[in-house]
Amino acid sequence: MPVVTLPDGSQRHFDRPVTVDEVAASIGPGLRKAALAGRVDGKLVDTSYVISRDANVAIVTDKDPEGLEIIRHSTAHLLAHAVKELFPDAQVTIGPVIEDGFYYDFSYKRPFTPEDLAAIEAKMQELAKADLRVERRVMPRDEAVKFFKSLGEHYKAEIIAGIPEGEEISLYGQGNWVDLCRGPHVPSTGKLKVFKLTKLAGAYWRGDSRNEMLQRIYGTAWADKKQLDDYLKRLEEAEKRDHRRIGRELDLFHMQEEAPGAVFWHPKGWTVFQTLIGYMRDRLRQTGYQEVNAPELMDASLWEQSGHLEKFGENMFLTRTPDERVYAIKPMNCPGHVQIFKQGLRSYRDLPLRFAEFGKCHRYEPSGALHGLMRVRAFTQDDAHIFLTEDQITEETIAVTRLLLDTYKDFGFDDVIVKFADRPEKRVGSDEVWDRAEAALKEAARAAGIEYTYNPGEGAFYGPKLEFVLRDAIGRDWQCGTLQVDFNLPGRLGAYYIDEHSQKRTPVMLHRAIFGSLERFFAILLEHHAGKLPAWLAPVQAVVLTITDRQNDYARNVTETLKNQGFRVECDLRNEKVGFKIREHTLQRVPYLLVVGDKEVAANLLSVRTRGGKDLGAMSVETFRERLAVEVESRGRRTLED
RNA sequence: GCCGGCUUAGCUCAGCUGGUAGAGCAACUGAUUUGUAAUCAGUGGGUCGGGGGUUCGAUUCCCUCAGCCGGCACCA
Repeated sequence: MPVVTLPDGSQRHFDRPVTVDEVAASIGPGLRKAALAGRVDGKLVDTSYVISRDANVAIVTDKDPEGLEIIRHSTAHLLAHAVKELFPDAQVTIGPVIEDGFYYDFSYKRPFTPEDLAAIEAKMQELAKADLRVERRVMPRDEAVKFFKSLGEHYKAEIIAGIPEGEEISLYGQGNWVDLCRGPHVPSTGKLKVFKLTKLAGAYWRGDSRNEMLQRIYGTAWADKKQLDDYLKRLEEAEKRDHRRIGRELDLFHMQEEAPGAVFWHPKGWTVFQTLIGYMRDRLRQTGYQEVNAPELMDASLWEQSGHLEKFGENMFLTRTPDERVYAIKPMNCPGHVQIFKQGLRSYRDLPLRFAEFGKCHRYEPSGALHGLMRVRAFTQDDAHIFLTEDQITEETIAVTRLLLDTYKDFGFDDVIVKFADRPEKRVGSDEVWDRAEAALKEAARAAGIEYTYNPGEGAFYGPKLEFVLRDAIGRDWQCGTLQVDFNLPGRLGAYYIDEHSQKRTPVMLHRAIFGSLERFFAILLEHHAGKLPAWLAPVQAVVLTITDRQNDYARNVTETLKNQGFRVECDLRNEKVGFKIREHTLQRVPYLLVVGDKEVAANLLSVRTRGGKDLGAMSVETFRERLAVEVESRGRRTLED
């Protein structure tokens, strides 16, 4: 005699066990139709689930986030069903829900083609329209293994064999197709209406590159058409922000075949790049760092000593010189900085010693990993190594995290997530040393007031790290900054200082980067701002444009004046209509357009228009200069419009 | 590195089943002296990613290499 308590607190009494479906029906036919699943005492179940005892019950529909997940999960099943209909000897594997959609991995004798994809999607539509009932049943594990083997589904059988013996396995069937699944699922395929297959890709079985490659089909599914359209619009928006496209359109940089993964910086791009470095140099000066510069090319033995060659040798550029020596092009800066530390005798009084470098590093990244400026083979790190004693770690960590977060604010990133990455499988140093390093970093993070989540096994091979992740304007996350505690490399590379008792001691080293790779940070900035860099970063801050050639002298004068004040200003004297010039420079994302016609010349003024199309009216050159100076000084936290 | 796709003018892209290539924008030349997102007219421009093969003939079919794109794996 179950008593069902609904989310609004109301209760329903039944004189016999009831299904979720029946509960929904008892509330109303509309809800019954909308029901995708149930939540019984907090647990998600199918609508066919039988409630035989008193319970809290909620009906899950496509208005609930769980409902959408169930739709996606069931759509993944629908995909597998369609593939099996069209390609009976394809084998199914796994098909989870992911952000905005789902995928399903198959094993098949030949690759799926884009045409196959269209056919599969059509078959899915057909199966959805047929409104097949989705039925759940259970089976003992060993029986399930046999069952899937008999179907020729060896991957499924392998998955089930990995489930503890004696557990019951749930299977879901629709039409003549059955799959292993935990569920829950929608009650019938007719509930799946808005979906789209998006891409084909390869993926390794169980995510291990030593295993065979399966074929992955990605798809997206939504509760209604509008949500799908919004999603597609979001993809379009991301594409418009693509830094590779903006880089070309704004003439910032290019890459070419002869130098895969390396950047040719054009004048405008390099201007921004240098502005980033200039900004960081100011920061370093304020926070007690000293800039250094170490060789790009050093004997490979140094990298053997550090452990890099062993762990990353495959990913390093090596070069044999005519004198038969093998040199490595530096993939990172730390060993170089340790060499600088080692020159002369260091005293504990010198610590913490902070060496910073805008070091150009080269890494032979796997060809498939290259991606615009985001993943390159030649990049510049805003790297620093801080040599200190163990008991200075906390204080220094507080200072570093403050610098990191403050810097990000200057670039418009207020939303920063921190992750704690602990010891990886492949590492140097004893467990005892790792225990100390991890404990020290945790304590330091606590003292700095940082909340973090765990990223297990993702630390550097020489020490644990804090990872700083930025959230951009369209909600994407980018890992940029890092702070690593290293109890290993200084010792391996023979660094020591003299302590207060005249004893040799090995220092601890903090590795930290704020931008990470400047190339990558540049790309993130472009995408974050959709190319509309704030005035302090924009390669061209303003363009003076004339109406007719009667204003040429005045325009040239204004341009020179502003340039002499340190602003990046150009003038456009071309024999074109203002509308044309405005369009061009707006497309070039120039923050301010300064229009001069006869009126402005007569009154000694500028008419100021923003790239957003806002008319700020006429003002004197001096007024404009002052306001732009304030904007640049405040790093764009204030603009002329404010 | 692995799987799939792509590579045609500076850019974006057409080019059916093999018969040596087109458009728009850009560029260049000329006219126009113009008031807040495209003035008009004319002209030039391509070893169809590289190499090899099949064929009387290859941008088109096959092989191979490279790069790029989307994933996977990797990311000090």
